[in-house]
Amino acid sequence: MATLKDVARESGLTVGTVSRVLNNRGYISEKTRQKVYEVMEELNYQPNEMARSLSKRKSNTIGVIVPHIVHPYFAKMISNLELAAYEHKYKILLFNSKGKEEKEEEYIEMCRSSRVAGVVLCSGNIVTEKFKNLDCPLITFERFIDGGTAGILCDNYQGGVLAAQRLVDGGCRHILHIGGVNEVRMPADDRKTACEKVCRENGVEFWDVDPGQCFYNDMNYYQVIREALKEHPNTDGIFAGSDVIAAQAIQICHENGISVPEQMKIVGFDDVNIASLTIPGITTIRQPVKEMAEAIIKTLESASKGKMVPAQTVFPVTLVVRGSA
Amino acid sequence: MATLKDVARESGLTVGTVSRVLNNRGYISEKTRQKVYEVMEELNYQPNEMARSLSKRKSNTIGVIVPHIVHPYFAKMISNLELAAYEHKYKILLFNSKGKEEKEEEYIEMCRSSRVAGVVLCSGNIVTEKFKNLDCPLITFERFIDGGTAGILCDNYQGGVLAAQRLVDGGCRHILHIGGVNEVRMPADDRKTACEKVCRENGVEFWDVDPGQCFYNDMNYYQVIREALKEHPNTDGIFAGSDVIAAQAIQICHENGISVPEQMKIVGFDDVNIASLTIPGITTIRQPVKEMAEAIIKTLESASKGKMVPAQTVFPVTLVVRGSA
DNA sequence: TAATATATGTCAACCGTTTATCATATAAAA
DNA sequence: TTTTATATGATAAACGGTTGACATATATTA
Repeated sequence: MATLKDVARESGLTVGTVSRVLNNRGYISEKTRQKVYEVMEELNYQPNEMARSLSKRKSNTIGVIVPHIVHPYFAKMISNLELAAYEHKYKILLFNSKGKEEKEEEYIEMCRSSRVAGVVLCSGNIVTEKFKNLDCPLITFERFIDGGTAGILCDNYQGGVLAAQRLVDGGCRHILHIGGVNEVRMPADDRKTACEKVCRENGVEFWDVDPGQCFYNDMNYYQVIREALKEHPNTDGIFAGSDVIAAQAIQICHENGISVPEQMKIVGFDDVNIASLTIPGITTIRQPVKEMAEAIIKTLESASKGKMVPAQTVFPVTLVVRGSA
Repeated sequence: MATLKDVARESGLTVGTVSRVLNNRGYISEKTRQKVYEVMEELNYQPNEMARSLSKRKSNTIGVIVPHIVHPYFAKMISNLELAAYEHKYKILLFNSKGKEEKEEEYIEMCRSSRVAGVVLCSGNIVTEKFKNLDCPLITFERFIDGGTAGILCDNYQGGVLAAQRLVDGGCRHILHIGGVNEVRMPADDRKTACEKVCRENGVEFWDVDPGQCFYNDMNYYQVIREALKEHPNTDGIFAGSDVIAAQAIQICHENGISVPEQMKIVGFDDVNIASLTIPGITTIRQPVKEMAEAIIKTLESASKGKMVPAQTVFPVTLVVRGSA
């Protein structure tokens, strides 16, 4: 493959001059610039990013580590991250940690090795020390990381309030909350707190179930939902931790002859594609994923330039009404 | 960040020796090896991949260019590609072309710039020349690329046969095929061909509709499906180009008071998560995505080592029966 | 005319590795 | 004892760029 030297030789210029053209440095005449571009085209030259990054001591690559790729929320986030990254001239290195601490650590090390400009992480674990010597910004979303540079999340508490309010307003008296995640303390816990509070204030019964490893277990929540409904048979409202859970809850209601939303109201979370593919559609709490993704990339870029960035950025959520509640 | 030199100095060895340890070259005593590992740990050393790749003139990065990330089929493929890549010590650079030719070309150039070990592409376009000077293997899946090194796909024809057979066996007499893609000639066309043939052989009426830009238009096929059903009101069997289309078809049947599968049988394609989230579940043609992803990475690796690889690898599909047909 | 802005050249160090060559020293095998 | 295998050092070029210092030449402006 052609190198800078080849371009220089072919255009009768020096590497210095060609490099100047490439990096818009110093004085360059329009004629020379044209000539260089011409030769580059002719030789099908593409600058070697490795050499460039090595020399400049910084890459334009961002490491994205998520616990799940297929899950529609993460797929949506990844898609928006890719777009935002593209607009900021970054490339995305994608890693699937499956929520395993070892893989997370390994991927963090791979990011270090690749000298990424920053890491975007949604971690299932809180291994603060491991991130201490990550010499680039670490932006997290929807999870807490003590050692992180900044965190972007949605207003989970408000989401819980909106969901609970919707259920209560619809007449529910026995609400079941099915969390979407199963680990230690994380932002999503606020949804439960909020939901519980609204229930209490309205004299509505509140239950909570922990779906355990369902998230990683191929997103199979059926068993958990069935058991929860068996244990709390008078449930008339479900606040699901994700639209996937909500979809499965709708199925289970259907198989049990419980009509949604008449006998059972269901509110999901995220507002991903699947929310509009079920019958009835899922009334859900919408996360502004696009805006969050943009904030993540912008924060990362600012931080990588040494600028001060807010430790936390919280985005508002909205209730999207469909048929399920 | 610590460099090889730092490790060498700190361990009282030379860079040559340390490099030998790192790359398992030449003679190294166990004692020295331990010492080096120890110091690396101590200094939190991670080899600079850019320098490494530059020196070795090859990277361990693979560029993956897809037209859609959120679409469950691609999300599934990306997830499996990431896993297979990981197992082969590769990293994934992810790009979303949105099916736009300009973006595809730009991403290809970015891959060249990054000196990727290979490119995995699902292209909406057939711009042969653009790939001519891509000096690394180009593996495509589910699309034709003349200039490509190799193509991995599923047996679309067989899929069409299985789907049509299922519908015909179920008693359908008027079958509608809704393609999942809208571009020029591509492998998925074989599904239609096969379906049409089976219909003809069984004296069953066959129609076909082209969903146009629905795929990129947020996967919104509703309008197309509604119009198709209006135009062909006696349709009693639908062969959808993807499970997403099938899910939407189920919704439309529901809103029109057409019961599935009693009055309308629907067969999808892909067998992604959503196929089991609808009511009824989607009877579909399963693509062995995991195996295909592994084949893609293996083929890429072989090709990058200069080995001869099959120009095409076709994977068998299977019928997965759920409730919709 | 002198000063300055513009445009390019020359040269070399540097980024952090890999790898090859040659030298040297010790330990094990012939 | 000589040969050979093992283990490391010293040195330097190469990978493909970036960047800075300095020189030089022309064009423009004061």
